[in-house]
Amino acid sequence: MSIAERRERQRAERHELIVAAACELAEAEGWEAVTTRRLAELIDYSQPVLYSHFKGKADIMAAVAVRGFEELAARLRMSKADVAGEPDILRHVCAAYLDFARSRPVIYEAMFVLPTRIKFASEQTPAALRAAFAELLAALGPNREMAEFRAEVLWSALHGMAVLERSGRIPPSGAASCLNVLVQTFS
Amino acid sequence: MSIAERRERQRAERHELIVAAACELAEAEGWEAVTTRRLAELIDYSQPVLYSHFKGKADIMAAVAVRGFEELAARLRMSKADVAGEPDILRHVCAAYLDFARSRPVIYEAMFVLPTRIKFASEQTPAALRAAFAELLAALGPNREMAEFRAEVLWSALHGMAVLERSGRIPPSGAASCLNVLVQTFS
DNA sequence: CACTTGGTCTAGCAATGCTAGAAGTATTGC
DNA sequence: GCAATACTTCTAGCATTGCTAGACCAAGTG
Repeated sequence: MSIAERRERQRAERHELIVAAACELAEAEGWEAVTTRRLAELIDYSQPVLYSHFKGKADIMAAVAVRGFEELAARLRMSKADVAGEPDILRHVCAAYLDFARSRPVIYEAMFVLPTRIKFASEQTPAALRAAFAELLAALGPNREMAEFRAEVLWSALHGMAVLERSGRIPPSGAASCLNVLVQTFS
Repeated sequence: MSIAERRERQRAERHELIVAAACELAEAEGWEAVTTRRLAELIDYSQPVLYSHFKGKADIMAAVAVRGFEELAARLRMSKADVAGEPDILRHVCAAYLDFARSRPVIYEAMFVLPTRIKFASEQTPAALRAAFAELLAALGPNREMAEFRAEVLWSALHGMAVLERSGRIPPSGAASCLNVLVQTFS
């Protein structure tokens, strides 16, 4: 059994390696530079090994996206740690969301913009995605009335802001004011 | 001169034809079905004529997007016509925005999601895009305080809602409630 | 040491966006 | 009317993409 285990472990390591390489390459040169050939070259294997791990390129990108959801959820969770006062929690969580979108633009792209077709409202929804949503829900305070929908709309607004900011529609100088308006609006 | 004019007119017509064909094909089979070959076949010309009108495929998609902005602006303008009472204006404009995103999903995709790289915050910003923004601004009422930013955030929220709704994150049954929350939040 | 099993690579397919140079067609000057 | 010119359009093909079949090879087994 030990030999099968070792193989399994090596496979898992290579799986990691592929996702990490895709992540790195995308962050360095954008998603259009992420081709199966370059990816294979980066991990020192030939193309077909990629397809023994993933169904296709979209599958690899989805894996990167899931990792992104994990990091987002973690960041949102952390952002509450610094703050004690309740009204400031929302602001910090929102700021953390936008910071994530700013600091990991290409991963954010993989998570939401690109047609990776991650299932959102199904049992297959990644746990990390649910966790991130739960953080937003919690940040809205103890008022349970329509809480789910308010969280949806909050997420919508955050996502929209992130996209518009990235495309230059919201200038850097205005981002803070936008955040103010957003937080005030949802308090 | 008349002959040059005729040529110019014919070119303009063919320009129209290309954009219309791209629009139709995208709506029928999605953007990944829009290839230069199929487009050429649809307009009964060979591929290179496309490149005598547009710099490339992205340019064609950008043209479709601009057309989309025009329709969106028109719809937002129209949505106010039915309503007299002021508080209801915001609701109708928001509903019109979401209706547009629902009824023209692939054009909406070209407008915001796909990497068409339309300039947002520059002089080259399409007039139609400015017009659409102006409609949102007006719908927020006469309160001029931070009006621009509030309009940005509103657009952000609407865009986010449209995307999340499309990806299934917001079920059809919940869309109305979301809209309610949104309108109430921004009143 | 043969031999089976399973992983890896070489080579190539079909489709893509895009382009150079040939071929054709309308317009103009004589 | 006819050759020369200017402009348009097409044929053919390049480089690159995602993906795969079948050859190759090495590790593990009797």
